[in-house]
Amino acid sequence: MTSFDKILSEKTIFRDASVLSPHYVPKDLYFREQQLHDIMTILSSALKGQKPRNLIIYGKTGTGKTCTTKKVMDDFIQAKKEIRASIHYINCRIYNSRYRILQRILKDYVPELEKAGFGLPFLYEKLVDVASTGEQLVIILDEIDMIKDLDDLVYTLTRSNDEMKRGGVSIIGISNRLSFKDSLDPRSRSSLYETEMIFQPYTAEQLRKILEQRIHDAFVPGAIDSSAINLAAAITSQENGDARYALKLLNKAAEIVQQEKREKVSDTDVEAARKKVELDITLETINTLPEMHQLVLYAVANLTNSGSKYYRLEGTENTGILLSGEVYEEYERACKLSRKRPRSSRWYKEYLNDLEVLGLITTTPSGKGVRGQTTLIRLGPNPEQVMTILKKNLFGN
DNA sequence: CCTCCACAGGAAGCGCAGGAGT
DNA sequence: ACTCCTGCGCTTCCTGTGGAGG
Repeated sequence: MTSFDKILSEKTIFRDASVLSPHYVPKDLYFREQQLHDIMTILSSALKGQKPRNLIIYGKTGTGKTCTTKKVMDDFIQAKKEIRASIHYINCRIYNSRYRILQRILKDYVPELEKAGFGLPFLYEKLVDVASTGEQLVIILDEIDMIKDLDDLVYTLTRSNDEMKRGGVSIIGISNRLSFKDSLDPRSRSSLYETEMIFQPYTAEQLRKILEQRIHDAFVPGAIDSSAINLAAAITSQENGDARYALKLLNKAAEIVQQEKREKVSDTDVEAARKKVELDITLETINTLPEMHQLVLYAVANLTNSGSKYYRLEGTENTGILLSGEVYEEYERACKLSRKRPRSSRWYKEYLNDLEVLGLITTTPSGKGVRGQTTLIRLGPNPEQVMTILKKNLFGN
């Protein structure tokens, strides 16, 4: 028996782990039937050769926005048959400018576009050409708020509609920031917001149903205790109702069980998975932090271990609370150690702000008990874990 | 009560990179 | 291909502020 055989013959509680992936589109989409139907109603005019209304979809992460639109896309492609209509999905995190988006859409029609070097006017003309053959183009802009020149893009696209005799271009925008509407030019806002749709976060009960559905396909029967499902749903709905988070929790819990060669995922595994997921997230944020932020965080962690020189609560040895000034000095030392020029204290304050926004530290204004007006700093995560990863990143050991 | 401490945080400006316009 | 412009990361300078200390 080879090692591979051994691994492959090992008992597993997974049946198909890909079902748990955030990109997986299930056959039945629970609790989004209404939205699915509404979007299809809007798009159905494209199948009749008329331009559909533009649409904006809102909702926090993991509320099924992308999933629902992907589903609509599949059905649309099925239904269109010989009708001149097409649907284009674009992830605006990658294609984040008017130029790139136009290029992306048009390269399906004009192969030469693969080679760069065409001006915007050329792209625009091509777009009008394509649509003027009578084609209805539906463009899905996922994470639409990432587009740098959205006003210009909307203007270009709506304008092109006027120039075509037949055919048309319509937009489905997906965003998770409600506030992004305000940053739009009033003119493009009114044309973009012909229809608005909001995806509410899932409730605990809904999450439970969704999890059950996925579990059925992802695991062997009976692998997940119902108390585990309930807990995962409860934790998630309390946090933010992000279905992806719930799936991640279950996945992680199952991995733990698998590693320990057990056969059933219980609620304690979910609890452990939650801690692990949280740690993963903080370590990931620390790893992607710019160098100077890491140095500041290192200073905070290092001082947290040794204790503040100046700030003590009565009767305690080490409160984990630090003063802004001493952290800055420690930060300067850390910079020296890694042969980097320390930034000014003014900018160091901005670093502290950033770290707080990321939840890595908490700051409070110093009240009484401290001379002068300063900031008290406390490290969020466990200092040892932070030190380990930062030492590796900053000093290579 | 006044003064000083130890900062907070706004304003102005600088050098640079990358993108837009020509 | 070239310049021009803009945004970013940052420094320098400055005024403001709540409590400690005398």
